[in-house]
Amino acid sequence: MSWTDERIEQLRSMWEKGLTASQIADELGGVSRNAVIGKAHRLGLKSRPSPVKATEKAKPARSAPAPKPAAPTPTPAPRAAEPASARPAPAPRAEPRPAAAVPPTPAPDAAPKADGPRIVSIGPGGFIRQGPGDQQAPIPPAPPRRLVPAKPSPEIADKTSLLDLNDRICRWPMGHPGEPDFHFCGEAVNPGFPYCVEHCGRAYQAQLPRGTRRPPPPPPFGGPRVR
DNA sequence: CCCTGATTCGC
DNA sequence: GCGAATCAGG
Repeated sequence: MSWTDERIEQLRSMWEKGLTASQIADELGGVSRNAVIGKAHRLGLKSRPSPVKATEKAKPARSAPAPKPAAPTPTPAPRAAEPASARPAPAPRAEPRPAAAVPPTPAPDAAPKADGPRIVSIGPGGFIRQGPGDQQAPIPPAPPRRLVPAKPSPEIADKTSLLDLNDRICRWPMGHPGEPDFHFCGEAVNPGFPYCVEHCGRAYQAQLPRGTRRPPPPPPFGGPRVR
């Protein structure tokens, strides 16, 4: 299995979300934990909780590992040894740890939206499903911006099943096929696309200015999840 | 031993 | 560049 653009992006996303290398390898499929770590290392995104800290045991269905209390370091020393070549914007990231349910520690200026327990799961293609309101898409693709639904369609209330699909509703899969709660987004589609505006943003990442090749058509259903 | 990530080093 | 082997730690 090779590292395609998609897989690399998935790796990045999951890695930054705090998933363990094992989980990432498992989701991507076809790669070992070491491969993931090695690739992550090579990509330059390395070492969050570098040493293995806070081993919150979760063998059966691994959950997000316990967050590491980031040491407050208001005076970051200039990194001389860091190549920093691959990262255009290495802004000081005070990364909020993606704990499953964060005890109420509301930052004063935190975004008011998306306050509850964050849902983080891996979709069929290995993409990250996030709660509404925490869009972390690196590159907002800026699709045709007219007509934004903005209201959750009642469809999702009782799960949009495969049979409910039609040309007008978003086919973005939610959860894993086969799981009891697997369903589809069901939002009104972005006209001309199979997905709603939000999921178009995920499916069609803004692409390179030049005619850089775009080998495979985008997710959601990526490669086989070999497990 | 289980797990974790980091690093090395032959390919 | 890749990743198994190895190392180091919880």
